[in-house]
Amino acid sequence: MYANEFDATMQMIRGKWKIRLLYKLNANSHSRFNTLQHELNPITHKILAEQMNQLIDDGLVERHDFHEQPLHVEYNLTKKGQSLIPVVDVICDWGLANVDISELKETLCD
Amino acid sequence: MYANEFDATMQMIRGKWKIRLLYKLNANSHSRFNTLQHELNPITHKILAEQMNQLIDDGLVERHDFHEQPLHVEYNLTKKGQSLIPVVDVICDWGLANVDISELKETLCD
DNA sequence: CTGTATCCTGATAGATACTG
DNA sequence: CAGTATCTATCAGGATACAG
Repeated sequence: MYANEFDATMQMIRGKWKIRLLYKLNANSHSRFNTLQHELNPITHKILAEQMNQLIDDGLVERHDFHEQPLHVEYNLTKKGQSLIPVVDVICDWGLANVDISELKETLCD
Repeated sequence: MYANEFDATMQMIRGKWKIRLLYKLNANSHSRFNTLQHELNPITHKILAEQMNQLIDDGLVERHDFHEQPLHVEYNLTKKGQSLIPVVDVICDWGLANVDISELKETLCD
C-alpha cells in the first residue's frame, strides 16, 4: 500500500543504484549479473542482488535463467520498465537544467 | 556534491511530505506555516519546518517574513520551484497509469 | 505563530562470509 | 557465476519539550 501515485513511483526508483541499473539494462539487453556489478562499480554484490530483486518484484525487470552450468542468468527491462525510462529522462533533464554541473560527480545523460 | 543530475533532483523531492508541500504551495500562494501543517495533517511541526527549510535551501521555496506581532510568515514557490511541478506531474502520471489504484491510500492528481 | 533541540526508531546500504 | 545470511553504520522521520 502506497501513500499515493507519486510515492508509488518513487518507491520503485528510489534505491541508490536503481536508475543506473535501469539505464544499463535499457542500453544493453541480456545483461548478466557479474557484468552489471563491474559496470556499476563499486556496488556491492549483495546490494546489486537486493535492488535487482526489488526491480523484479515491481515488474520493471525480468529474470531469465538459462539453467546452464556454469550458471547463466540474464536480465532485461519489461515493457513497464521501458515505459519508466522517459520519466527518468525528464527528471535528469530538469537536473541538468537546474543544478550546477560542478555539483555533480558525474552525469548520466550525455 | 551529488552523484549525478538524477540524484540531485531526487534529493530535492525525496522527503516524505515535500511533494504535497510543493503542490499546496503551487495551488495556494502566500501559504502560512500553521495552515500548511493543518492541511498536511498528520505532519509533525518539526518535520514540516525541516522539510520546508530544505526546500528553501534548494531554492524551490522562498520565505517572506512580515516582521509583525503576532508572527506572520508566508511561503511561496520560486521560479525554480514552479519549474519542478511539471516534472512531478510526469511522475504522478506514470504512477496513475502503472499502479493499481487500490494500492494507493489517496491520489494527488485528480 | 513560528520556530529549534533532544532523543528514539525503522529503513537503507555496506562489509564480509557462506552456498550451490 | 549467481546468489543468501549476518552484522554494523548512517540517516530520515517522528514524539516531545522548549523558545522567541
